[in-house]
Amino acid sequence: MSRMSQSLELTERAQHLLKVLIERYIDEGQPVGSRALAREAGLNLSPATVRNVMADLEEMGLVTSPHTSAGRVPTVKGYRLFIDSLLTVKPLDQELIRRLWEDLEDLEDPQELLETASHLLARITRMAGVVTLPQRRQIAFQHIEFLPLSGGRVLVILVTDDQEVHNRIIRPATPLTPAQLQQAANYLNAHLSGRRLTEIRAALVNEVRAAGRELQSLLEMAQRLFSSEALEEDCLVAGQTNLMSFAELSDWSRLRELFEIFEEKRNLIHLLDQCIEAEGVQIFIGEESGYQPLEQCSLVTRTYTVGDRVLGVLGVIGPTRMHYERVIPLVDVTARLLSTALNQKITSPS
Amino acid sequence: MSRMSQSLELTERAQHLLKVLIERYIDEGQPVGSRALAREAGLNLSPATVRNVMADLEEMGLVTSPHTSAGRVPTVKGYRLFIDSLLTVKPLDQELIRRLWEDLEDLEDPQELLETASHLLARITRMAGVVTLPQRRQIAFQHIEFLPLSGGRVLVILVTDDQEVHNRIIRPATPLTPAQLQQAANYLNAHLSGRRLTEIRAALVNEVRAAGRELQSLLEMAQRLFSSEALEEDCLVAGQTNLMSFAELSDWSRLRELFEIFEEKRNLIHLLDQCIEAEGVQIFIGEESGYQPLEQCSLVTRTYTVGDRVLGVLGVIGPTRMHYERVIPLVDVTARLLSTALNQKITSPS
DNA sequence: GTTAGCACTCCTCCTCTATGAGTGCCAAAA
DNA sequence: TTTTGGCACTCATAGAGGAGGAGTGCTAAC
Repeated sequence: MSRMSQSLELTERAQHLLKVLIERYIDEGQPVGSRALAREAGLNLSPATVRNVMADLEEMGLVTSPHTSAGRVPTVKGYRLFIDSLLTVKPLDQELIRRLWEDLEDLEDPQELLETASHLLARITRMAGVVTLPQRRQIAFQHIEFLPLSGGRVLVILVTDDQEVHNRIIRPATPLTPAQLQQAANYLNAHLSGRRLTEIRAALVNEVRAAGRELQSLLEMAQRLFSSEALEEDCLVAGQTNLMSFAELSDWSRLRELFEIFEEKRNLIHLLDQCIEAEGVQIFIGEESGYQPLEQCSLVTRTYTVGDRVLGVLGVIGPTRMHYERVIPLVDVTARLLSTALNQKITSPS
Repeated sequence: MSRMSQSLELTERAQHLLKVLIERYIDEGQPVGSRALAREAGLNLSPATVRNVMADLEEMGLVTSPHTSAGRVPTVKGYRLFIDSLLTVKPLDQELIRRLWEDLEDLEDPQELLETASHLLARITRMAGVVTLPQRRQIAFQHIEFLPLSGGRVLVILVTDDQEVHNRIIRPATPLTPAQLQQAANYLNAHLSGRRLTEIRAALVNEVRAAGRELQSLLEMAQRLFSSEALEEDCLVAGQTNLMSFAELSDWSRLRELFEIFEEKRNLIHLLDQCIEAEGVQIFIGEESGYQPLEQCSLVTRTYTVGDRVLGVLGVIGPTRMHYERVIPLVDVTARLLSTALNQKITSPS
């Protein structure tokens, strides 16, 4: 009974029809009518029967029609069901995996590694690739070096245990001799190595009090160095222009809003930060992200790690109407490969 | 006689009318008709007279009409004449200059300085701001430092005399002790300080031959470090999305091409590099740039310097229909302020 | 040299209509 | 009870036709 399916369960048939509908919609981008669906579904049903099912699906909020005499289009809820329980994920081509690995394995610089990863995602999906830089609060201090510059300024070189290098120029209140700088570096390297940046920030407050006169000024400097502002989150975006080819984003003001979140990255970073908790591949469909400019977009992400620590997130942004069955495994594999590559850098033989 | 003006010279009146026409077109974005122009010009001319002049201007290629019954629109040649000899540049508001300087003076990091400059240009003009990073071939080696990392890898920190810091991780063929690294750094600092990076690249070839065994491997490394690939040109772009508001760029595919040159920066860098030769403010109008995606855009640039060396270029990209009388002085002043700020970093009291 | 007049062009906007895709509902068939 | 064919209905889309208007070039008069 068609009324029955409205309550809780979807019949096998309704599920199958929904699946075929969404697959076709993803392919064509046009609302799918009952005639076409009946033909495509391979169930030997008449369009009229399909229409009945569609009415049920619509009542459950899984599909809508843009207007009375158009076919049906999946809703966010429909996509959700599709992805969670109907999707047949295509395993990634081995050849493609090999090529991905080739592009990543030789890169020494972690920054370059992240850049390449986002570009690969963008190029393969023809959508936008995103990667967050390693979360500062996750990474640990490894080594610091002070280099005196002209004008009493000091170049601070901070190496963190994800093998990233951070530079910062500071100007201490009172000038310091090279010897003092060396002493300070030794001190910090001895005392802080291996500890998280966030811990250090807290610890430094006490150190400043305890330290001798000449170190005082330098420690205050270091404090500023570890302040949250100096170690801001950031992310990389590649292939934004790919998104201009999609008809569903061709609304003028929408597209502008979308590109603004790529330029003013704050919101994007915040959104990606939310994905860092998830295990496996995380998907936000349309409005699920909570960001109005991404209403028409989906975000597919996965975390990347070093050892057992989650460093950041990588993923793809594209129209809700994307080939999830391809994108999901691609994001999955790329994140794994990136993790492997990063691990290699850090644990490679001495 | 109107036929006369066709040959070489433009009458006073024709020049004035062209000026008013372009000013009005820049303001309104609509083709300017003879009636409106006659009113606006303040010369007590009838529309018919204006039409005669317009016909002359059209014959000289300074204006065109999109179709028979539209008004006139300036051509590139028209803009050129306008900018070169008709434009009355508005001097920049002192208050604005003060605010610009406030935003720039406190920044320690040159990179940050450049970023801020491009953002300021974008925000004030509501168009796109661009800055090239300092030209590698212009900057000189100041200091190098080697930091041993795990896995036999070495972090190279290269400070150049524009106070930029470049990091690079390399993996020498044979492992090196910290002492050897220190020795190598001393050697390089003693021998190469103050010399241009391009010179160094050449010089290193000989050094490698002359050097002792243990240095050999490190010098080869350094050679790779100074290779052109490692010191690639780059540029920063800000406010690209501002360009989406302009009606004349609202052609779908055009806009996409435009954004592609911002993403794949190579062409943009190449174009900006051409501006580095020019003294004062350099302007490319529409097709003058030679880049098809910039057909509808103008580029206003000026070099920035440290001492007497030209380091790079900064500027604004927007529709040809832009308020040159404001943009030109803004670019001019911003480039000067940026130069001053950079100079301060380098020559400030020790 | 300048101007008024006039015919002409051509873009823009509006309305109207035909077309067709797709629907919901109902009654008959399975 | 489920499925199906039939039918009236809705509504987006495209195209034709026409009115309106802005602006032009040309010519003849000032």
